[in-house]
Amino acid sequence: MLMPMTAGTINLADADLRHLAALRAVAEEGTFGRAAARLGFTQSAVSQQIATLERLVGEPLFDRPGGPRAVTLTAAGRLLLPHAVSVLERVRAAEADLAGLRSGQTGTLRVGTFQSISVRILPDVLATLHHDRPSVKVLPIETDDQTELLALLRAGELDVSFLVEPFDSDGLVVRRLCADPFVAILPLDSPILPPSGPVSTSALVGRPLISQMPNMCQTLIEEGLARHGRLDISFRSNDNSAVQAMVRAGVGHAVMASLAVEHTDPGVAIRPLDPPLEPRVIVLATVEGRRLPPVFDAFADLAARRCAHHGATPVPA
Amino acid sequence: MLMPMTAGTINLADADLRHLAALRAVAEEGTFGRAAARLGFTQSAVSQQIATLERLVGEPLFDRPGGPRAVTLTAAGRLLLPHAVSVLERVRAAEADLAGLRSGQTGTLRVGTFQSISVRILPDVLATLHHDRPSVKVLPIETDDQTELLALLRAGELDVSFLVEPFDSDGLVVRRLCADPFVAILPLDSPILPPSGPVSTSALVGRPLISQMPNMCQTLIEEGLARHGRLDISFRSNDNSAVQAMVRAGVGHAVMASLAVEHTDPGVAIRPLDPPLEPRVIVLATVEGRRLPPVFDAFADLAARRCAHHGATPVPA
DNA sequence: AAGTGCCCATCAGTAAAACCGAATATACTG
DNA sequence: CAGTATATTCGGTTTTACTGATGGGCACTT
Repeated sequence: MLMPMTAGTINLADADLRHLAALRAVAEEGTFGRAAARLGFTQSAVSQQIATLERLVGEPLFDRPGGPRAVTLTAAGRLLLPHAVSVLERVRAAEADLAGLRSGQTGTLRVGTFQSISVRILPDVLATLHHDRPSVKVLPIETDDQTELLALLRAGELDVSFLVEPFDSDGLVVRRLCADPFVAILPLDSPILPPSGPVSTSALVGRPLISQMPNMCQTLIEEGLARHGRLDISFRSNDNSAVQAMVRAGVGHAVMASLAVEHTDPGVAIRPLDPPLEPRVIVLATVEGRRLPPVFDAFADLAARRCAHHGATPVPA
Repeated sequence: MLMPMTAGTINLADADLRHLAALRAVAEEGTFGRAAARLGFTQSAVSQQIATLERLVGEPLFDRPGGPRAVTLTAAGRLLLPHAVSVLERVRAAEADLAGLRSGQTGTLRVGTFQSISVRILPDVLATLHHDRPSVKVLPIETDDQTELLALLRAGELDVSFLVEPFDSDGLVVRRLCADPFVAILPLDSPILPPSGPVSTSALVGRPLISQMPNMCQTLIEEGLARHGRLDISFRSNDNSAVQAMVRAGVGHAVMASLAVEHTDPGVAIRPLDPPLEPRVIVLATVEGRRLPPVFDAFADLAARRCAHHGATPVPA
């Protein structure tokens, strides 16, 4: 039907990357034929690609002098060319990025975490990962509110999260990492500290306890201890090392997850409980069916190994 | 037939800008349906666009949780998105540039020029043009070798060139600007300088003359003068003002195109010749059939007016 | 002046792709 | 269990893209 072509509207958004590649090839080669050879098309195809692009732009991009002379860019062509080249380069960059991601050599893993993991587990995992795959990024998101971690995970803001059982695992894939026992932290001069071996759980209850703000773990601890008597919480802090410092200062006793404890602290005694509390089970959870960056497997393996090394008992399947 | 989809080769180069637009729209809207509404497609179309893009990339770009929940980007999608946005923005920029070019408000005009034009005509033209259309650029390419200007013009390196007739105008569109008369430049104490009025051409010939290196204009002058006797060229310089300075210093007489002369110089006398030489005709030439930036018309008009203002006689059609 | 080589545009036919509309599947909600 | 909101799939139509062949323009050669 051949519209009158009033140098009409510009409609570049409907273009195809191949059209831009044709523009570049023709501009660089000087003839449609050589451009076609370079692109692996027939000359006819390239002619039509350029024609399409010119229709989208609304005016000629090349002057065709006719005969065996090379075509030259019009002003519009000269204007468009650098944009086209930039776009094509950007697409190449995207392809390279995707290839890197696919090979697991690059990519970002968004990990939900909480205090004890951030302090005892992650640094080591991250260091190893960074050593093995320098362009992989891990983005830890830390909060002690486990419901928030779950929400972020389900909303797709996290790829994976460390969690403590129990929680609603519906629609999640859960990998158990370790059972992390609860241990007693005592001042060195505590009257209930035996020369060696475990501390009596019932002796501990009734004494002033240093605890944390209620969260997942804290609930487990306090419910466990409450079976041995009424609790006397003398102080609460949300920082693990602060709790430990309180004990060191003799403010009271504490019960903490082993992974949360700084075991090298010489100012406190760290003992198992007798009878022990049910240990907390630390897991790695992902959303079922969700596509994960290839780094994930390496990350999960490292995390599991690191948990085991930390002396926490492995968990029964 | 559903290929096994081995997360195969990446083939983004075959993508379409609409696919990238769909990626962005879905990522921003959270659902295929709203993205479709925004893009003016059916939901089905967007679904297929994304599917195509995923086939090109070789893996899913979105996690579809199913049900009324929003889709989320996979790692690959998150990686690709910024590239896609950048590409789309770049295309928008190209469209804006093209629109500006079309309206004549922007663009670059590559102009071939030579000394007298560069000095007497272009500054004024460029100033006016810059005042009227600030984003228009004029790129002057200056050489006194007219054959080079012609070659550049025909090769598409120039959009337009000032030229002096005669030249091979085959395949060119020529617009005559003015007839620029040749005038005599004399020392104030020259014995052949009449109290007023023109200088005798034959009196001039035989006296020492200051001339320029042979070029188009110089050929015209010397051929014209040679009809009145044998020439005595005492000095050659390629710089117009240098020639004028020589005359001022009394080294000799000169004949120059009026446009090349600095008329405000009080140290020399500037007179017509009697009989006059055939004036040189200054023209603006473009390549026939070549697409020109819209600024061209304004530029040509300004140049013509400027030539007329300069006192050069207009040329017969 | 005719011949040759290189060049682009166009055409016809075919293959592919995009798109729409309708039907289907899935998951949450009341 | 129906109802809503979502994405996918399917069939059919329209659009687009490509190939191979044809034609015409221009320059250079003979």
